[in-house]
Formats: sequence, structure tokens, C-alpha cells
Amino acid sequence: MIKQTQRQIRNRLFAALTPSEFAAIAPGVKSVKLELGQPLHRAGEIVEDVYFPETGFISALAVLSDGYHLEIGLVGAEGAAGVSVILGSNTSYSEAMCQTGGLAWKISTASLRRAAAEHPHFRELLLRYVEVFHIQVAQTAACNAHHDLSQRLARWLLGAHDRSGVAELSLTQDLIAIMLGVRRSTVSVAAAQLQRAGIIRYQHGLITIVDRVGLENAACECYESVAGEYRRLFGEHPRDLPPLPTAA
Amino acid sequence: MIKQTQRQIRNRLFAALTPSEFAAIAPGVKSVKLELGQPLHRAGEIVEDVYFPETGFISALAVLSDGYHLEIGLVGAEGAAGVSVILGSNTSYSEAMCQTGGLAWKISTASLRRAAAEHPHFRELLLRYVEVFHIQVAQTAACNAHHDLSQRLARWLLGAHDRSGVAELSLTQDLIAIMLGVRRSTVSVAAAQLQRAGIIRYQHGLITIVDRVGLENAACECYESVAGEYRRLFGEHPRDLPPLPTAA
DNA sequence: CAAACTCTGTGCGGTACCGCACACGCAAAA
DNA sequence: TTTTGCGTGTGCGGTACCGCACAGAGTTTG
Repeated sequence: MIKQTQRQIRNRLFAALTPSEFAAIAPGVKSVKLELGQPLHRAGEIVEDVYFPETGFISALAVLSDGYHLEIGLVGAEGAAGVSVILGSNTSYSEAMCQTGGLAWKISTASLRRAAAEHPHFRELLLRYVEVFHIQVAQTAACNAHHDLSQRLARWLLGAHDRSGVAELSLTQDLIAIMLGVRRSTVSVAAAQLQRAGIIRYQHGLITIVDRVGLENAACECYESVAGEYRRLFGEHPRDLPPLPTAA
Repeated sequence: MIKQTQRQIRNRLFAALTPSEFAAIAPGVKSVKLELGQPLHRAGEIVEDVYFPETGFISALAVLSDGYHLEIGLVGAEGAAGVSVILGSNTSYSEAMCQTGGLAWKISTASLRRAAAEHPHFRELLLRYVEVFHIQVAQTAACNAHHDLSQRLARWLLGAHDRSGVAELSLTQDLIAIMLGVRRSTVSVAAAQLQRAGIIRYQHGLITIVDRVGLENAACECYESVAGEYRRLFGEHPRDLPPLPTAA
């Protein structure tokens, strides 16, 4: 179960619980370490556990029959991966995959459903997050059809920056290319462009975000549009997630 | 309120209700005529009513700041437009727009929420549909990034065919181009290709689907993938929606 | 019937991204 | 240090779609 007191918790869905709700749910929650590349849910398979990221983030990926994996949404401490089990289905449409190492809270599908049934406020919180996630996916659909890669790359980096809480991201261009559904070399060109503009620095699997505002200007509207919906429904901007805990 | 007896209802969400649930909900339901091009919900505005199509279909559109409208999902008698209000938000992320004339059942947001609260089976039905719709949108995101227009056009026509229940669709290429987020002339080329293959016939705003199986072969996997998820959660394939009532 | 309008087919130059391939630089292992 | 490997930058021909523009065919209106 969760050892931290609630005020130490970074995940916004848990942080928004009342103390009594938190106390009731905590026993079913386990802390787990997320490893880079680790699959948490597989397309078409049963969702055993739902993951509430504490640090790091998780990609939701659509899997096409030719083996292509393509990101449809990003989940960090603002939400949870696999939360749509509370809509009723037991299996996952998408694949959930860790993109960075980090920590998450894990709760079994059955426990989550029980908690949601017993605590209407928690249930309502989860449903609201389902809606925000849905909006993110919808915006991605439009973005994929209409915006070009340099904008989409900037948008993606902003999302990763918000959720990771650090300016240095361990990410190869290869991985980003898969997320965005383009060739690696196309990412290379777009990234070089951002680097020349002094917005990011790229060095062997390590991206540093140098100029956050510049990155926001380079991105398409889709970042701010989704972030705005999150703020509308949750009252805080994803940019303002709590900082990472300093190492004890 | 609904005058038909329940067994005459084509909409699958209403048809799946138990007789007593149906009787309880019916008084809040009004029949409305859908006109081509009529907007039912506007992006960012309050959702006053939720629409359960009986014939015809409705597009959900993302609106980008440059004015582009781009379809993210299609709703027909298998579902309802605006149903995500049961997740909690009062406003609509997307725009809902009629693509054909037809009939729909309309219920106010407040009545729908009350009905969902009082009838768990109805609520569970609605949530399951929210999930299917979400899957449709997610698949569209991947499809937009990865499949080319000829496949996407075929996919779209299949969806329209399923929902309209007739082989003749009143649709200009201009309208389809907006839905798919491409130029009209690109649609023209792809449609001419399908026509030469004897799959459809196109004549001044009227598409006739000649070879349904051929159309399925011409489409990308995305059609069958979403349809399969629908069947998994609702037990019937969208292709098998009840036929239109014959004129009395 | 003719005129006005709507819708579809086609063409041209331009661009974004593809698939593939290869060279270079940084980094960890021998 | 040298070697090996991984990650990044770049180039080339090809393709899908863009923006724009115009002709022709079908449909409605006068």
C-alpha cells in the first residue's frame, strides 16, 4: 500500500481525494517501478491493473495489423493508464508502454471498480479524466491529419516535459519517430531545426529543453488546446504539475 | 415523447432497454428531424440535448483554430451524439453535424443524467457506448497518420453505409473532403478509382454502393477493427443494424 | 429551350514525407 | 587505446497530397 502521506503524492487523481477517501483506497494501492520500454497493457488483452504515474510517463499506442505502433495519447501524473476499465470493458483497445523510467501507483481493476462504486467523488474524478484523455486522443486525430512534423514534434516534447517534470529527457529519435508515426530521419531533420533555433539540445539519446517558451511557439495549437481542456476540468494547467521530489 | 412501441425503435441503445426502463425514460424523449448540415452541438458550448439517431447519421468534428473542421467520429443508430455528458462535463469538445437528413430521438442533458442515475443498466449501456466511440476516435488518429486516402475513403463509405441503411447516399465530394481533411480533388481521384473498379457509382451528389464486399476489400483495417470492437461490446455488428422502416 | 448553377474530372508545379542507404560522432566495452 | 555499437545527420529518388485553376457534365431555374 501507499506509504507516503497524501500530501507527498504527485499524482493529481490521488492528490484530489479527500483524506477519508484516500485512507479507504490506499490499502489496495501498490508502488511499482516503471522501466523504459515496459508494456503495461497489451492490445486486446485483459487489463489486470490500472497505473497512476507518479513520475515519468506512459504512452497509449494504437497497434495496426502491419505491426505499426502509433501513439494516441500520453499519460503522466495528471492521470492514469487503463482507467477506461471503469466504463465497463475488461480488455484494452490500446497498448500502454513506459517511455521513461519512473514510479507509479498500481491498483487492480477489481479494486478500482470497487473503490469507484463506493466513493462517488473518486468515480466522478476518474470519469472526468477519461473525458480529458478522450479529448487528447481526438485532438491527436486532427493533428495527425493536418499539422506537419515540426509542430507535432514540439507538441510532443511539451507534453513529455510537463509530465516528466525535468528539462532533460532520455529519448532517442528512434523512439520519438515511432510515437509520431514517421521515419526516424524525419524526426532528425525537425529536431535539428529546433536545435539550430536554440530551443532544444540533442546529444546521443538525451534531449535538453532549453527554451520552453520557444517550444510553445513552435508547437501547433493542439498542445494548448488539450492543456486548456484539462485546466477547464481539473482547475490546473498540466504545466504546473508539482516538481519532482528531491532525492532524500 | 416516443410514440412508437419499443420494438419499432431502430436505435440500438434504446432498443436494448428493458421494457420498464424504456417506459420510465420515454416521457423525456422527443422525436426530431435532422436536416443536412444542421449543427447539433458546437465546440466549447453547452450540450443542451443528446441525440440518439434513428435514421441518418451525425459527424463529430474537431475544430482547429484555422477554421478547419475534421471528422473524428461517426454516429448513427448504433449510438448517440453528445453522450459523453454522462462523464461530467457540460460542454462539448467537438462539433456535431448532421450529414444526412433523418430522424433522431432527443433528450435533455439533465433528463439523460437523471435516467442514467436511476437506471444502472441504462447507465452501463451508455458508458459502454462512450468506450466504443472512444475507440473509433483512437483508430481514426492512427488511420489519419498512416493510411492513404483511397483506403480512408472506402472506410468512411462503409461507416456511412452501415448507419444510413441504404445503398444510395446523398453526399457531395466536397463534403466528404471536409470530413476526411483533404482537398476535394483528392477525393475525386480516389472516388473515380473506386468507380472504375465497379465498387461505387457517383453522379452529381449521389453515391451508390454497388459492391459492398469490394468496398470492404478496398478499405483499411480500421473499419473492421472498430466494427469488431462494437460487436465485442454490444454483440452485433454495425453492418447488421435493422433496415429502415418501410414508408407506411 | 436557354441560362445559371452545382458538382465532378483533370492538370500543373510545389512540398512533406517515405524507403533506403551511408557516413560520422559519441560512448561504452575489450 | 582500440574496437564495437548505438544514435544522429544527410542525401537521393519516389509518392501522396497540397493549392490553385479550369473545363465539362449534370441539374435546376427562368
